[in-house]
Amino acid sequence: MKTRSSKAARLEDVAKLAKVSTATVSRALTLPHKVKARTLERVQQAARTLGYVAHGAARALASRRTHTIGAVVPTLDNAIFANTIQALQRTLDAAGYVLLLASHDFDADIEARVTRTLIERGVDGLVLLGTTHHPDIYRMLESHNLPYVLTWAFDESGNHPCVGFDNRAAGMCIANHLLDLGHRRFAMVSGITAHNERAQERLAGVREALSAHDIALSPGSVIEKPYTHSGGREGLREVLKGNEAPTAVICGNDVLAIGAIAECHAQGLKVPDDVSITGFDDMEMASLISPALTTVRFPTAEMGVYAANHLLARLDDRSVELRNKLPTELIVRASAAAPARK
Amino acid sequence: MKTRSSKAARLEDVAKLAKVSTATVSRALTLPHKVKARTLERVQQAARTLGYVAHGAARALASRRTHTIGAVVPTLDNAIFANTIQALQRTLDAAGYVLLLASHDFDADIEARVTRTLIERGVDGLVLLGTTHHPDIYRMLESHNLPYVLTWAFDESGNHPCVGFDNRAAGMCIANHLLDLGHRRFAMVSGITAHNERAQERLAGVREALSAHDIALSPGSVIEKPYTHSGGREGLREVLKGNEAPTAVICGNDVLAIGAIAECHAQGLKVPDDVSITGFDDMEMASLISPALTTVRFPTAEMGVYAANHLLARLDDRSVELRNKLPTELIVRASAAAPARK
DNA sequence: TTGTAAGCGTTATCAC
DNA sequence: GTGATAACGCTTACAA
Repeated sequence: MKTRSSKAARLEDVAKLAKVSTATVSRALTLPHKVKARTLERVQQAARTLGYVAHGAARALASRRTHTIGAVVPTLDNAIFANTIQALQRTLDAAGYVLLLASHDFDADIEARVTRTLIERGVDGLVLLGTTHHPDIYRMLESHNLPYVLTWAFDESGNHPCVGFDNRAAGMCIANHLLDLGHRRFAMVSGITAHNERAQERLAGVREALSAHDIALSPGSVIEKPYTHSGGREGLREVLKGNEAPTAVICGNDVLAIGAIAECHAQGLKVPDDVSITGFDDMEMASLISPALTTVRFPTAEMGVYAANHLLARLDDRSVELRNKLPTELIVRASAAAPARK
Repeated sequence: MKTRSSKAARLEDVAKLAKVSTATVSRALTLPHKVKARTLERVQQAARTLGYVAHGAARALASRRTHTIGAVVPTLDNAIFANTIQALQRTLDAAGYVLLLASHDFDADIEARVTRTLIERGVDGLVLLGTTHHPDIYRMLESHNLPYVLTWAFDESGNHPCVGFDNRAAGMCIANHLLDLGHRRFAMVSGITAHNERAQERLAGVREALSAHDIALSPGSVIEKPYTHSGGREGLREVLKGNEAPTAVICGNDVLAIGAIAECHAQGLKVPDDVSITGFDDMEMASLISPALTTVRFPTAEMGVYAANHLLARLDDRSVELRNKLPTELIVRASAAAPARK
């Protein structure tokens, strides 16, 4: 019972069994309404008995369509982009498309390489993350005339179709909230800003809001850490080292915030009474874990749906909006007024 | 500057420019050592100036290889499988392969459909999650003679190549740990067991260990919830409703455990003094968040590497191990002896 | 409504 | 080492 490698059935085999031409089989399978009901049935029957599965490469070569969308993300190590990818995949699947996924660990060269690989694989469209990309990438997109959309990005220049949030505004929002509560001594446990414009923008937004109140973040009060719990713990420890302890610590995202809170507990600091911890809720989990955590929420899943629909619309030659700024939301879970001391 | 759609260059164009045949270009690009150094250079130069990118479908059609691996997971909504997928993708990328990803939301029919789609797209190999699959899936795998590997699964029968852990043993392990501490009144907040053998096995393992001590989980003390924080909160609430409150609650995974702990806090219950919470650390985060949480750790990333290498080896016609049971580890963070009362 | 046949852009098998 | 040329399995005018 082992040697049953009777070669996968081809269109021709189905045609023979159904006693029609290959053209008819092809039509029956892709445009069922274009063939007579009786022949359609014969073809379907034949396909079923042979266990026929179309050969995608041949189909793609002939039709110049792969029904495949590529997505390139920095990482999947954590759940940050998982929501978006999941929503993307679902929406594409419903439209008969398939997702080709690649990641690059925040390395611009790797990103260019894997993107090229996806294009080579013939993706009909491409989802990229952020606006900052290797020039080769934009060059390839143009020369192949490939539909694409940038996610987790809002391109100010208006040159690229994109869907995302305004991370800078989110940063300002959270800083202003803390300023309103009376805080004046700030620190930030930021994500690694290198090749990550989202982290950069959040930090920039915080700085901008603070500087409007003549407050500057000293070098020692901005610590960059990877988006991990231990990053958050270490970050908080380092931020507290300075001679003037901050009353408010802004964390680059929720994973960092959770780590920071854990470290506070470990050090016997009460949150938010001794120190206020806030963050950006990439993973939509911070708020559930710590009811004391005020965050900015990003509609990450909606973004995946938008991105998919944008691409699908362009593949159908429907005209579509090129820019979508999704709304973010400040979720105030607990207010900690700045301590009166000093 | 807008109309530059000068059609992507083909192999023939490169050949013309380099004044060689298409055959030579093909060789130069895929088997560089098979052509003279001088021609190689001419070809590469020509390819570069034309911005040549190979046509994957044509290549696949001719070579019967797509250099693509498919993976079908239940969901990406949470980070549970993200580690594995990330490790898988990295390992494949290093070997020149690309990842085609699909999810099915724990629906067996959808799973069969998307798997079929991946096969149709010509994947060279397939990564499936778990052992329980639609018969059509196994049928297609066989008729296409397609290399595959089951992950997050350990197939007792030995019929399928697989890499995973023994979830039942993990369940027994955690239950025995609690029994050792003197607990006698148990409850479990399990994941949804339908079409999820991992959740089933964990529950079964717990039941088995308990029954060895003549303890049975009453219907009301096993609550199934989706792997979300709110699932954990609700689960704990329901589990406490019974007339005899449990001293130990075992959670189906870390997300549930975190939710359960949050609910304990909300209800003023101290963990682990009033009630002991334990779980399975799918996402490797529980322990960091709550130092009071004893868990079983699964090497999820290693699993992705194993799965990828297994497939790669088979594609190279190297013989490989078919079964890998990865070690799990009980991480005891805090011990809560069962309360003496009653 | 169905059939015929010409591609689609590579790779692979031969000769040379 | 290199060049013709026949596949590869399907779609799609165009004809019938």
